[in-house]
Amino acid sequence: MEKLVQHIKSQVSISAETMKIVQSRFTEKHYKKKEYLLRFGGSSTEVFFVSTGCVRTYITGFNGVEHNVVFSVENWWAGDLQGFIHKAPATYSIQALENTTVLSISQENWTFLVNEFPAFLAYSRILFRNSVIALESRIAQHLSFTAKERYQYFLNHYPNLIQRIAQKHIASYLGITPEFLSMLRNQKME
Amino acid sequence: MEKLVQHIKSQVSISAETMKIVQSRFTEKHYKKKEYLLRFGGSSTEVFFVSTGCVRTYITGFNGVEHNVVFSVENWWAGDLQGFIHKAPATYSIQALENTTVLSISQENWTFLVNEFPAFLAYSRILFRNSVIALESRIAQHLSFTAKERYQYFLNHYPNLIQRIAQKHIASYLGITPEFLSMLRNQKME
DNA sequence: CGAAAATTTGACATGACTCAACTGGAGTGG
DNA sequence: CCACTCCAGTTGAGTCATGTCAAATTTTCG
Repeated sequence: MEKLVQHIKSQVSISAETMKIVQSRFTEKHYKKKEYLLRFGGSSTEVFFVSTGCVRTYITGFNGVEHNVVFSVENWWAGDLQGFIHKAPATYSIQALENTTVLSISQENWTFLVNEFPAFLAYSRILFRNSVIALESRIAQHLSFTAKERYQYFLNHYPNLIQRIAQKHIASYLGITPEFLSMLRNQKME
Repeated sequence: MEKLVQHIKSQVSISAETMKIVQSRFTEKHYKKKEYLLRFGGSSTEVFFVSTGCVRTYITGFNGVEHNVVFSVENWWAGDLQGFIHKAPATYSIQALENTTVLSISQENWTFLVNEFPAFLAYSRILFRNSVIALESRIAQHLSFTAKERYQYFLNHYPNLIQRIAQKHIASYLGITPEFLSMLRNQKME
């Protein structure tokens, strides 16, 4: 719980009492590597703050190929927003890539906190805002970079993830096949 | 101004007085087709609500090729968030694709409204939240669809934009060359 | 240790790009 | 209102980036 508290405090100013109530609305959950936090088509009734470990959010193409859309490690969030907000079946699946501890919050509690506490409203706004910036930049990359450039960008910006995440998942995140990523890695760097 | 008022009202409940103050912080501006609202490297001191017309937000690759990241038509927003929030030089350029009327708001005024009025805070949160959903889905598309599938998706979801926006700009948004888009269009639909 | 999964390697296929030439419309100036 | 230019769109030939498939090799983990 401490990590969440710190994360919120780092973004907004919030009273101790409010923070206490906020905390009370989260539940700690544990997932083993490869377990699912959410499955495509299931109901997306909670979102997750990752305390330790790592999860991937992915879609499954019609040919059955999986495409990683987001990796969430410690101090970041994971969830199927689309389904969560519109109470619609999940479009994404979320799976633990390591043994992972999350703080889970239900839709009702989330809505409650957002409505009752401006500090929490502000916090969630900042989360979304940061996501928008990151996602726009990711799209810009996909439009303007080649596969190799995207890989090098990833290397430079997330060197820690390279260590932790299987190559096939990174390939999927970059939008290329594992075979092609393998080939890129073994090319001389120019 | 009326469109902005309606848009805000459609998303959050807000008092008439607050709305009046909100309105007072916006300035109407007019741009002719091809004029720039913001240029790469310039200072991103305002964001724009599009009342009429259409603008594109794009990046310029090192080879000089432009890549459209967002189209904003009536009742939607445009702006370089990255630069706006971090007071950094603009990463994107924003250009009118038609004669366009926008309501512009400065960083100071935006911050003021967000800090003083929870209703405006809530409104801006919803804007970001919707953007996150749309952007994630766009990334998912880029990962799992071929160029042709992306084009057909665009056709189905934004038939009105097809009418208004030059093909070369749509090609750029889809991440393909104008020549290739032209070829796709002339293929038999399967 | 042994089975299953991840990564590598290579031959071949193809989607998408480049470049260059051509066509046709939209805007402009005389 | 015509003639002209210029830009958007098309077409086609040749090429390159990336994907597919299949087999070999390495790593992971029970």
